[in-house]
Formats: sequence, C-alpha cells, structure tokens
Amino acid sequence: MMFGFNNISLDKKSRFSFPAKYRDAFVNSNENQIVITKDPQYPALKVYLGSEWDQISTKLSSLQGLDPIVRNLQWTILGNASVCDFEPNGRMQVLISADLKKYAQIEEANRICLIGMGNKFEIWNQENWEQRQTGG
Amino acid sequence: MMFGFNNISLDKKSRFSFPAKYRDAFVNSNENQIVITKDPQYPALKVYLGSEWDQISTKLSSLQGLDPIVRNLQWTILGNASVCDFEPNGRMQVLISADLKKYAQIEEANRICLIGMGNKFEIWNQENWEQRQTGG
DNA sequence: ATAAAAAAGTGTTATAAAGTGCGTTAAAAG
DNA sequence: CTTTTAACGCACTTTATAACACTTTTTTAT
Repeated sequence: MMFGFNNISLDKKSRFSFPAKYRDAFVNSNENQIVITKDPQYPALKVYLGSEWDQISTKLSSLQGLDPIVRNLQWTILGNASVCDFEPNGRMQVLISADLKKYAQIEEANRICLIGMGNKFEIWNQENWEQRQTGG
Repeated sequence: MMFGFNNISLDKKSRFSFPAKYRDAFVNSNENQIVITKDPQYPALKVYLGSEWDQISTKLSSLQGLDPIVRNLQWTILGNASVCDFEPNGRMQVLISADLKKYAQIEEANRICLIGMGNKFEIWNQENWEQRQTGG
C-alpha cells in the first residue's frame, strides 16, 4: 500500500520519477506497467498499477455502451488511458502526455502533487490540490 | 488491449498510421486486417481488429432482419464496413473512404482523434470529440 | 471503343519532433 | 561524513508527417 503526499518535479520532457519510498511496494507486487488516466470528477489524474488497471478496464469495457452515461465513462477513463512501461528496480520514471497535462492543468508547471491513495495515486496541480484541502 | 487518446494526421490521400505504441498489441494478436465502419449512435467511426470483426459481424448477420431496428443496425454497421489490409510489422497505415469521412464529418480536416477503447478504436472529428468530452 | 486525362491509391524517402536512456550534479537523509 | 535520492542536462533513438514518385482505376472526349 502506498500513501502520502509528494511534491515532485517534471523534467523538460514531462517525465517524473516515483519517490524511492514506494520502490518496495512496486517490486513486491511485481508491476512493470503503470496506467495514467483522467479522473472523471476533478481536473486531476489517476495512476493505477498495471494489475489494477486490467481489472478496472475489463469491468468497464464489459458494461453496455448504449447507455450514454456508461459510454461517457468509457471515453473518459479508457479513452484517455496512457499505459507506461515501468521498471520498479530502475528509475521508476513515467511520461505524462500533453493531453493529460492539459486536463490536470499542469501544462505550464514543472511541479506536480503526487498523492498516494493506497492502491493508486492521484496527480494534481498544486494550487488545485491546496484549494481542495482548504475546502475552497 | 489498446487504450488512449491520439491526435493524428491524415495525409493528402486520407491515410493515417496507427501510433507505434500499439504495434505489439497488433503483432501479438496476429492481425492482418482492420475494419472501419460507422458508429450507429454518433458521427464517429469504429475500428475493429479483423478477429473481433468476424465475431461481431457474424452475430449481427444472424439476427432476425424482420425487426426494423435490427435491419437498421445491419445496414449501418455491416453495410458500411471497409475492410483494410494491415501490416502490423510495417507502417500500420489504413485509408478512410470518402463516405466514412463524410459520416464522421472529417471531410475537410487533416487531423483526426483516434481513441483506443481496449479491443477497438473510435475515430472522431476533433471538435465533435471535444464537445462530447466537455458534455456539450 | 480507344486514347488521353484525371483521379484515386500505393509505396518510398527525408526531416523535425517526441521520447528514451544514462551520467552528473545538487540536495537530503542517515 | 557517507550514502541515498531527486533533479537536471545531454546524446541518442524512435516516431510522425510531409513531400515526392509511381501505379492503377475511373472518367472524359473523340
């Protein structure tokens, strides 16, 4: 399980590294892929481990796409998912695509907030995160 | 499984290439055909792998054509399907016919949105896609 | 019906942009 | 002080796209 707040930097190519404190968790769960996608509720991103993503995406794909609400969720979550190869024993670096940056309003920023939520992470623009925390 | 948003260009002859990140998925599933057809609900196109298409089209063909709703679906989906040869190890290029372009309102545009939805893709005109995403 | 012209489709190459890998420096932790 | 981690910079590789040349099909005119 991975918890906690981290303020980390993006490099010029929009990559970031997961903090080293999460290494053991990644190694133990034997992950070699990370999936980043849009949060359907907020201007933020969700980061799933590959195995979690397989479950979520399978479930969501199987829902009836004729229902417009379902179709919208599929578009948002599946249609924006970016699958990244990931080396738990290496630098644990991943790239955030231009589209996802835009959605999370971190286009300009070279810093992001990475929030460990147990079995997934969230990525926020710093101001947005602070506003949420102060109930703003 | 193939996910994610891609803004890609059509060349002057209305061809596009699938992004290289999907190559492994195509090679592994051993596909050498792609089928493009109309989305029955929206002004968009659906792109199926050959093997998926075989299943879908078989199922749809077998439905009772006396029901007008079914008949309409058959016309839309089967009657507009464009089967393209496809080389997963090559350029992964396919052509979009004039009819399908018209249906998806991408006649003028030289850019399209290609949305990976797991086992299929959708193709959208950029403005239409953005409107859908923002609930417009 | 035939030849010429136009359009549609296919394949190749060149180049700029995007993405990747890795070494170095700076900062933080033990 | 030593070790670990995070950030940065640079070189290299891959990818996307536009431009071009060629072939096939369709249309037009005689």
